[in-house]
Amino acid sequence: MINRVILVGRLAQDPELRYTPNGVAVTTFTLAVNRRFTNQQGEREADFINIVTWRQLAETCANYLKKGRLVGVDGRLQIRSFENSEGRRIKVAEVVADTVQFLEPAGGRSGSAVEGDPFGKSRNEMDDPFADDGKPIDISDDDLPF
Amino acid sequence: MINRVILVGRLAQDPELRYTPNGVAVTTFTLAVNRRFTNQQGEREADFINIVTWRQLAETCANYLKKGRLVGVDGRLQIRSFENSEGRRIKVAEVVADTVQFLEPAGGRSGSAVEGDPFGKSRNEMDDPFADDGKPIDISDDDLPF
Amino acid sequence: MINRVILVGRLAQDPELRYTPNGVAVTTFTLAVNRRFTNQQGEREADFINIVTWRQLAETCANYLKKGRLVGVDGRLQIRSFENSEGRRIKVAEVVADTVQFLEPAGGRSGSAVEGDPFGKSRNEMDDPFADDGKPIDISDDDLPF
Amino acid sequence: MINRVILVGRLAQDPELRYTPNGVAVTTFTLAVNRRFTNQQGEREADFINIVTWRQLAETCANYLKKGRLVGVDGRLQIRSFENSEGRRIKVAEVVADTVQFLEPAGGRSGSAVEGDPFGKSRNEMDDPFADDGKPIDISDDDLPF
DNA sequence: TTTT
DNA sequence: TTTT
Repeated sequence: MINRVILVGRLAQDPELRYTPNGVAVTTFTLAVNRRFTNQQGEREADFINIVTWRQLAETCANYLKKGRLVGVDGRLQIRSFENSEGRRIKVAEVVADTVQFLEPAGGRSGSAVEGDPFGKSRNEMDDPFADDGKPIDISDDDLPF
Repeated sequence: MINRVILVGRLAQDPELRYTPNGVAVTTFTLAVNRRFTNQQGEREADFINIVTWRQLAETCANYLKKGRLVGVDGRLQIRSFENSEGRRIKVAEVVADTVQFLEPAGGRSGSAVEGDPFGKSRNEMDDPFADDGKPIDISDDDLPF
Repeated sequence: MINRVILVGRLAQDPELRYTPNGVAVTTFTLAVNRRFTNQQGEREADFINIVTWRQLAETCANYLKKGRLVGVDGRLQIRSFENSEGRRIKVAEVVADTVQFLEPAGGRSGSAVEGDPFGKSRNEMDDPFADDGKPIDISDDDLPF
Repeated sequence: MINRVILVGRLAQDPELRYTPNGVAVTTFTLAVNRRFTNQQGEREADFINIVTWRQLAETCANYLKKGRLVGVDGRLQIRSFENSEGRRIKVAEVVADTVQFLEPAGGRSGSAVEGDPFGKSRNEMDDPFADDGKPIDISDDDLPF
């Protein structure tokens, strides 16, 4: 059935890479997506949405994404249900990403770079999924889930 | 920021209509959305996703939707956080619908069947948002959230 | 980059199956998607949107879809540019489907079946992508485009 | 019926603002959306997609967007049919935007850089929809179409 | 006709 | 050119 989620937001923390017992890479991160409308107190709240990526996409996200980075996510909404340590049935919603689009060059808009360069000249070009001209690329997961 | 969710699935139970202290209608229901892939046991699982509708859309959903009915939902993903009766911080994901499309005429898949009909039975033909020719209509919420 | 289109509508005509010189199946059809709002004349217009499916998905669509059938489409928007027989540069928009969800059992809602069965008992169960219980299934194209 | 398009891409030229006879603002621009896959020649092609915005959203897009700027668009796909000057029936596809998200601060990716800055230059800081911290904002059109 |  |  149709189940499609598209989000643009910023990583709320650094991504976390883990491996399943079979050695499959899984990277998770939380995306902060600002709401369009302000609440009664006039504040703009955000939704903090769990994102899950698998395999090659997981590796790339773990390698190049950082807290604060702006990304687009195209995936599907999944409700995972498990038992916590106290034996309670817990349900978590997460978006399993098919594609993650990096919307900012590594180093970020303000970056850690010296001399006012907003895009971090000091980044490692070899490892960076952004080309020299800093244009965003897409990475994608066409693998079957397991 | 971009936050868009599109789902097609079946109501897992009848919708529930409530009113806020200010008298605003809210209807909630759970949508069962079958996954595309089967799990390791070869079963096709479903995600049970909470849907929230407001105002006029809430009234219409409460009036015309029933357990088992097939609908399309276009909305945004929201993570609501609250404290439960035990003082625990609970987070629930829900899709706040902008549009709900009825994909089956009232009376359901089994049409005008008499017994064992999971839908219909007591519906009021006069109030039915489906025209005589049974074509699906859209209902929508253009109201600002509050 | 993110490019995602989700539609629900009815086939405006029967689908057309063709093969590329390399023998790859391509099925095209036009989807009539009714607009939410009526125009100044109070009529509800529709957008007639070209859909393209490839390979296995193309075969299945050609085999089971018919004019009038309700489907959901999840894909990407593509602008194809070509020269027509008069040497004019023509641009056509089409949605390349990743997934097509059949929202009605074969035979259609009113079907050709006798005795008020809205779902066409006379259909060929072997060939029908719908299970006995008439529940819609998804078909999908995970192949790389060529 | 469900008709939803979500795109992220760059403006192929500066936006164009016009007014209907009734004085309603309409801004159009072409979005270049790079495809995920390269063609047989190994080149990454792009789809050039027409975007239409109305009213307040039109004004804001005309004021703050420029050729080359990265934006997200959330809207619906529309096929408009008209007769050209030669009396031919022409069909154009366009995405009518509900929301446009600016994904780069005015001044562009090169920030406050002096020379060779492809963006910014003459922008008016007072009018800029980006806050001091350069975080993207959403603008939206909740008006009924006419 | 086109963006990076 | 079109669906219900």
